[in-house]
Amino acid sequence: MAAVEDLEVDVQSGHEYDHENSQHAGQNGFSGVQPSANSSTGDQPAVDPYKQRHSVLKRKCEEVQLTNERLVNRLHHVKRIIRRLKRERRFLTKKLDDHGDDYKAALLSLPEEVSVGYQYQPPPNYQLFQQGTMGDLQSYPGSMGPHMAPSMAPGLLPFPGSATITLQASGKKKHKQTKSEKEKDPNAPKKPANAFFMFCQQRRSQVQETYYKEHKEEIGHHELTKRLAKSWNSLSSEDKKRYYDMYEKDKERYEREMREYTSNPNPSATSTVTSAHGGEEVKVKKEDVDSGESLHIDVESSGDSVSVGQSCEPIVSTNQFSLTMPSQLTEEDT
DNA sequence: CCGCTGATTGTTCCG
DNA sequence: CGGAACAATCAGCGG
Repeated sequence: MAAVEDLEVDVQSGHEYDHENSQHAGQNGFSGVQPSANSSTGDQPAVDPYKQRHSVLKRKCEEVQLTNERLVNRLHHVKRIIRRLKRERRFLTKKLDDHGDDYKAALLSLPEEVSVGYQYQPPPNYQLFQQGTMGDLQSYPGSMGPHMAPSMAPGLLPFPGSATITLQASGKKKHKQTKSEKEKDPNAPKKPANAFFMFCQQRRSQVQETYYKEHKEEIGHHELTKRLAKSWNSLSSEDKKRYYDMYEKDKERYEREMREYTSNPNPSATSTVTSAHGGEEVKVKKEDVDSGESLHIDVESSGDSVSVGQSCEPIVSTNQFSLTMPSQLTEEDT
C-alpha cells in the first residue's frame, strides 16, 4: 500500500531515493540508468537497464503484496480481538448490573475520549495485568489472557481511524447474493426489530429535535444513529428491559404472521398484517390524523393478540410525553 | 429515478 | 463457534 509511493529506486544501488534526490532525477524516474558523464556504460554492456528495472519493480511488488497479506492477517486478528472484547464487556456489564454498581456514569466519559482522538485507554487494571499480578482476567469468557493486552497496544494500530473504518466497511459488506437471492418475498412478514431498534424508533425524533435546538441544523443520520447508540449504551438495564419486552411482543407478532404466511401465502392478507410492525408505528405517530386509523387497524387486525396493541401504546404515550416535557428528555439524552 | 451505502445493536441462521 | 444477513432510517451518491 504505502510502499507504492516509494517506487523510485536507484537501479544500480538498489536504494530508494528520498524526495529531495528524486527532484534531480529524470522525469521518467529512470535517472539511475541514464548515461551520465561519469558512468562508463562500456564496462557493463551486457546488463539491460530495463531488465534491472523490471527485477527491482518486481521485488517491490512482492514486498507490497507481502505487506498487504500481513495487513489482512492483522485485520482478521483485530476483528477477533474486538469480538472478544465485546463479549468481555457484556460479561462485565452484566456482573456490574448484578452487583447494582453505578458504572454508567463512569462509562460516559470514555466514548468521548475515544471518539476525539481514538486514543487507546488501557483498562484500570492494565498495569497490574502487565505486571502479572492480575491473573483473574483469564476467567473472563473469551479472554485471550496475556495475548490480549499487547495486541491492543496503540503501536499496533498505526492508523487508528482508518483501522476502524476498514473494519466497519468490511464488516457490513455484502448482502447481495447469498441469502437474499434465495427467495425474498416482499410480502413476507418483516423480521422483528430488536430492542435497540425499538429504542431508535422511539427516540429518533427526540434526538433530532434536541440536536436541532442545539445546533440549529438537521442532524445527519449517521450522527443520529451514533447518538442513539450512545444513549442506548448508557441506558440502565431496567430501562432496556422495556425495549426487550417490546421486542418479545414483536417477535410474537412475527411468529404469528409467519404461521399465517406459511399456511396461506396470500399477498394481500399478509401485507396488511405487516403494518403492525414497529417501524410503521413510528411513522404513524408523526401524522396525527392518519395515526388514529392506522393504530386502530393494527389493534383490530391483530385480533386475538392484545400484545401488538399493548406495544403500540407506550410508544405513542412516550412520544406525547416528549412533546410536553422536552427538557427532561434532553437530560435523558445527555 | 432507482438502488446502494453507511452508522448502529441485537437476533437468527448457516456453514 | 464465527460470521453474514437482516431488521429501521434516510441523506447522499453513482449509474
